[in-house]
Amino acid sequence: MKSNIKKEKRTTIYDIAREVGIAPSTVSKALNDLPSVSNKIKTLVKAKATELNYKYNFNAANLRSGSSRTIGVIVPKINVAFFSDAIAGMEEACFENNHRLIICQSDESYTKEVQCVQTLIHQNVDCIIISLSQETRSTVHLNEVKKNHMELVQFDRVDESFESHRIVNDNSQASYRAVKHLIEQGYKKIAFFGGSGHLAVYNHRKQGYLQAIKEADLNIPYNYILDNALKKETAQKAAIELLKYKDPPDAFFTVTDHSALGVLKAAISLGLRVPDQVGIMGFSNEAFTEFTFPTLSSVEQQSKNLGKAAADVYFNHVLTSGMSDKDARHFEMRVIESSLIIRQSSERVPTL
Amino acid sequence: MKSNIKKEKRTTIYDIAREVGIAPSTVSKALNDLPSVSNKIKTLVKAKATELNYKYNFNAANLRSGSSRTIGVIVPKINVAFFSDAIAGMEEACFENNHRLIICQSDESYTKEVQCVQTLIHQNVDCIIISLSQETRSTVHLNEVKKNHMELVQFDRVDESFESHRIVNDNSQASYRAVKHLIEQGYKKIAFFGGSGHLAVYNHRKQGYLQAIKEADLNIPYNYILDNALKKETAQKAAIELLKYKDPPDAFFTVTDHSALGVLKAAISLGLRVPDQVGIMGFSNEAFTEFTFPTLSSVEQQSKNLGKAAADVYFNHVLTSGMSDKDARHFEMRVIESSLIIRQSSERVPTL
DNA sequence: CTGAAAGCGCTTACAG
DNA sequence: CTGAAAGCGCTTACAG
Repeated sequence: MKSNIKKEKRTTIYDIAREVGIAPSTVSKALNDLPSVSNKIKTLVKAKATELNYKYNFNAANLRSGSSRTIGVIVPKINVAFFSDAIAGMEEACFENNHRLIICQSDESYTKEVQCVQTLIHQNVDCIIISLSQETRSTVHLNEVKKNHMELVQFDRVDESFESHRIVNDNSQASYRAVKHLIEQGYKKIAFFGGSGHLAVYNHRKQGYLQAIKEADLNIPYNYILDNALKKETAQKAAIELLKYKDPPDAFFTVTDHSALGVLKAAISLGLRVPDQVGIMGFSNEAFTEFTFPTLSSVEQQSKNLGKAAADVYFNHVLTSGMSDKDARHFEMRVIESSLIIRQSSERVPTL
Repeated sequence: MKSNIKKEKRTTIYDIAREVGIAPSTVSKALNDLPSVSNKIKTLVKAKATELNYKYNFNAANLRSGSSRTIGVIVPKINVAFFSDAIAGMEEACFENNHRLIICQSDESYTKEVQCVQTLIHQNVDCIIISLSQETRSTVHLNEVKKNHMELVQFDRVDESFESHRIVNDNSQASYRAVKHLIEQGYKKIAFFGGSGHLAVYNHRKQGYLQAIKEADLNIPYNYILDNALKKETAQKAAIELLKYKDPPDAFFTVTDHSALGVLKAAISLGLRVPDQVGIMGFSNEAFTEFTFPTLSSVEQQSKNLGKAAADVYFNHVLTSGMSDKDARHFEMRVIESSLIIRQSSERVPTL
């Protein structure tokens, strides 16, 4: 006798049907609140369900109906404020629409991103929302999603050449305004620390910088403009070099806050006063920007709204419109406006 | 003619069976690498599966087998370094054991935590790993997990009165060592900023503080010891009050880094030099502790290991031992050792 | 080592 | 408004 405590079977709609004295199909309809069932029966069924501790079996329902009522999201890092806030927005939308959200992180690795896609396909999610990893240069894995008849929404770090719904920030506009702000504060020699060229987000931020510079007709030496300076350490090194240069910048616009932090450390280490001698403006409004001394100016990306918008593309546009024929379908393209957060690092007291 | 592009059916094991010329049950076994199938057939089946773009259907398999090969984790906040690192550890363990991980966040709300539990039960996960929200004072919802025959592992913020596996930090020991470090640096009037008393983690951290104080035979006024000062703002206010007190503390041990940050701001705002006049030591080693000026000392909790250990309790202990009869079963209780990270805020140059 | 058959717990046309 | 019946795509004893 290996075990006499046999795992009692879970309650099914058949148990409820038997107890209430109706057909299982009617129980199913009652539990799903279909209009074709009388309220009397609905009440009866629901009461009995609670009484018997009935738990809806998603696996069975999904297998039968072919839909999982589940969205999968793939982000590079869940512990980056921008992404975790975006996820919070998606969760909100999912909750409102009675869907579930499965979160995967690619850890900025292409290989892991491909694995995430496979996992979500296996889970049979209805829709995949993705923000690409730094490493990702090919989007063949996204074709897999289409092949499996799942909806695809790209957000933030998107591949513009891959056709799908896209939700992004107004990167170029935001950067333009950020640099304009620096110019208004009297900075004239503004350096730019960007990201790798294959990601559209960083390209757009660079465009915004260049536009502002051009409009103000500023003279910027070529070596002020740097790509691939996303990380604190890289930025710090690069900033030190520039600041020691015979003709040093008087301000930095960086496409991440980590990069801005590196610049701040560089300035402090050289005994330069921020914002008097060096102005700094980052991007993303990470939590730590409030904690540094001086505090760091940055761009707030409305990440939660952006996440909600991404999920809502699925709920409002795709789900409601029904199974439109894919070929003729148009893809949603939404831009979420960001705003400048001016803190100490870029605000000069009007003495200069 | 509503749509002539009919959604082609997905490939099933029946399709593979037909093409290879064997029985569906054999295909299933081949795909699952069961030893009872010849290598020749396995090779054939797998090749055909790839060729037909076959995707394993979890819903069907789970429905049939009764197991979902899925673990659900509930954390208060995914964007807190401690939790996101712990999740990374769980993901690693899940990947090694061919399981999936579903992440839910309670957002520090009891109501949402209950919802998360319901969601995961509906998803039919095999095991729930949970760290309780700040608000949680009752654990009736955890009984639901047991009722549904799912394994339960508590980690970090655990309810010690609820029987389950538990993985925690050496909170008391770590705090003891942290305070001892402050004492060795010559601080004599060490204040304590704690959390709410109903959570065991914070109680243990307080115990460690008290023990170190007692051993060193320090005289601490009662008002140096504060509960419910987890947040930056609360801590900042409280610290200002204490530092203006006729007999002010010369150091603070706080149970979170946010609290430590509040103290740092308070000290700076009063023109006090850290660490010369005021020593500060936090807890959790949040990313921003490196970014402040001066940098903050803290306790590193090995969060990734802790997360991995939590998942491994399920894989090694529960899964391997089979369906042991629940009543006689013992619960795992593991303690992960943390280490001190000494930074500028607590290290006095030996001049005092 | 291979296969025939039953069944996991739902949903969904269809009939009444 | 209610119900009978088929089927979603697997797995798992069981027989050979």
